Amino acid sequence: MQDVMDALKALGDENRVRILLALQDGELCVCQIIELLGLAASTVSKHLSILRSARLVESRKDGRWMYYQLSKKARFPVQVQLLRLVAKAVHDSSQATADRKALAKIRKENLSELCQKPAIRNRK
Amino acid sequence: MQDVMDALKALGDENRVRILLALQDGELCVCQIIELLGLAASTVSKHLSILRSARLVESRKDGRWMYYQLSKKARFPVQVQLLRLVAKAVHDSSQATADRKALAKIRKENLSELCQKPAIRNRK
DNA sequence: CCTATAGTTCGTTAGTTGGCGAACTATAGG
DNA sequence: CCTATAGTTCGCCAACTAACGAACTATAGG
Repeated sequence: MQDVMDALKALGDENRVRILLALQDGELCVCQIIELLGLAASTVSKHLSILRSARLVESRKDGRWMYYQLSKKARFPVQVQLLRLVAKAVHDSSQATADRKALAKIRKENLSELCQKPAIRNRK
Repeated sequence: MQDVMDALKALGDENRVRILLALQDGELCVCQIIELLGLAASTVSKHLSILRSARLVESRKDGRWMYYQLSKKARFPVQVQLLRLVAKAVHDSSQATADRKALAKIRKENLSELCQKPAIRNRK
């Protein structure tokens, strides 16, 4: 029961659901997620670690960048099914629609440039 | 999106999930739920109101007793599907199994006697 | 009516959560 | 090596939550 509860608690935050929806079209670098949500890097990192311990996402490191993706289908069936259901249910909401639009733009941008956006990391 | 988030937040508490599982075999009086969870009446009442505003349960009053049941199938599809998925996923957990056993006993007891159990309402 | 009682609401408290910035870790690239 | 930078961890704070008991509401039954 605990593993299911972990997944449900992880899904109980709107920003985490938004991250999961964003990952549906493929993996994302942390800085892309930061840009999408408009939150501090530390906050996003925390959300991602919660999603990971709930086995909803997996990560891989590539040099300086950290990529996150949805958990591979076969391994954690409950988590995958939960996400599928939620994704379908919120698909037409204004938030989800706006995020899809913003994300399309973000995916086209150059990663190094995106990461260096001053808005993202609180640099002077 | 908000309605889905409400349901997910409601499902993020183990005691509320236990209530929903208990209701799968039919409606229950509040005092039966109190007995099952072993929590204060006010706490259980709060959980039930959260489940109700998330449209996961419905209630009906019968004299002095208040009965709760799962939301009728057709009306709130996401909520119903979520619950079905969760129920299946936790079905064999020790908590769910123990609850089913305890509930079978509770359902057999006399309602008036059950409600008056000293353990349940904090009476001297 | 009056009392007992089923359940809800209210007020309080302890613990949790989400957010931030600062400090830290690790890698890329001069 | 040294510096810049992507991401995580840490420490803090405000807001929220689950729990309780007390007070309240409403109904059953004398």
